[in-house]
Amino acid sequence: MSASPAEALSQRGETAERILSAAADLFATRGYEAVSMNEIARHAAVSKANVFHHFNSKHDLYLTVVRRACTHSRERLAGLGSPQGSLAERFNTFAGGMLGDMLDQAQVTRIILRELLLDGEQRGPELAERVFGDNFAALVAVLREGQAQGALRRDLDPAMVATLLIGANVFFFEARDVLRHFRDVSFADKPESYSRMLADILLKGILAAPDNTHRE
Amino acid sequence: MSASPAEALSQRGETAERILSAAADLFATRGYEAVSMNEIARHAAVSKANVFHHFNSKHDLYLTVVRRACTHSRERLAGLGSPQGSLAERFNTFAGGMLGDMLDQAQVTRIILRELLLDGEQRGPELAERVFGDNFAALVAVLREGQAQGALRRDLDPAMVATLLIGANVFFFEARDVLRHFRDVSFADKPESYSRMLADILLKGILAAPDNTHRE
DNA sequence: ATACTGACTGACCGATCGGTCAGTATGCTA
DNA sequence: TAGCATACTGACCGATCGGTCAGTCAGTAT
Repeated sequence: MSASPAEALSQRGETAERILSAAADLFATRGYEAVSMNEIARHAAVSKANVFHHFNSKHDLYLTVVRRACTHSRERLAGLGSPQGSLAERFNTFAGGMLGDMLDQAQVTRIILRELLLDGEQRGPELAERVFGDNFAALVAVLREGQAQGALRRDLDPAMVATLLIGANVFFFEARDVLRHFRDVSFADKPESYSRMLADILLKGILAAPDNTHRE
Repeated sequence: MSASPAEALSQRGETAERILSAAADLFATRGYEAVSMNEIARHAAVSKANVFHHFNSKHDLYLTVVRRACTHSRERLAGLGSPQGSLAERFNTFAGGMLGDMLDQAQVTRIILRELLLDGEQRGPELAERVFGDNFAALVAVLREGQAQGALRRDLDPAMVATLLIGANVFFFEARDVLRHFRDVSFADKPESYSRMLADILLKGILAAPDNTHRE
């Protein structure tokens, strides 16, 4: 089934795009090894040989998919550094925004997490640096500034707080399907509720404060 | 290379044990699809046909590995319900103990997490119920009791606190290799330090408390 | 017309996959 | 001694894997 002459002329790379999209779908849900080039070709409605015409190898195709997901993820994360409002508000906004983005772009998120958390263990440094490094550092900087201004406790590690915030979001994304089956859990399908409680707990802690009855 | 007569008599199932061990190693580090039966047989120093003599199929072998990991994990988790000390102490102990166990039995942990977080998405309920359900519920019960006794804030969801605690440990386990490459992170190789800071933040929060200069 | 290019295909390749099978060695039971 | 079960092996199976190749077709520039 060849494209019409008009298509062949105007839409450059449209086929490659379809292949990339199909590959991203399959890799995200089932991982690298479990997906075959035959399957990708079938999903993209092209011949397998055509896939190899556009990409040198399966690994090359996978790398292209991951690279695209990385740039996509970077662009989204970069928009979260809104420098306005109180620190508590910014904290809240960041947590909720990050989780919302992850859920909206679940496919991309899944690819990134897969690559980051359980694959080669060798590309860790490179990927971490390129995709998350800057944003992690930015979040740490915001927290440090909060410490300098006296809004945050000075006796804690800002990197630890950032890790806790990001980790809570990542874990929610990963474990939703499991959490949904726990009787006590009511927030598995309410990410905004999760984010609100997350920020609340991280900011104020869980201990009862007998002399602190006021609420901010 | 057959075993000596004495071995064949005395050590029942020793070969099957070696196969299970090799399979657990490989499945834990590379996942189901990326590991071949040839490879498992080679690691266990037996013929591939012998692997099929002891296990009906690759999937059967995998299920056996997962099942063992589950019972192992259950037994370990069950030991964490020490009902003594203040709530803060118990909280601290539970967090640190759980993380220490996960790291000590990294292979088992990796298999469980792999199965729970990113595989079938269908076995979620079953596995969650059998492996983590009781312990999650127990942790929630402890937190609820803390609320009833006035030690914990009453305006928060105990399941959320439990999720946060477990999620923080899981994320640390998963993301250590990445965290290690962040300049600001100093705790990637200090799980006890991580646990201490985790409990501290969850208990007291990160906001500065101007009227709360006392430290517990 | 000619020559050339890139997109695309079906047929094919060697390797490896999960799995089977006939056959051997060993020990237990009668 | 015969008979039987279990442990184990090498050789083999069809299917599928990632990847190649010769060739077709459309468009374009000369």
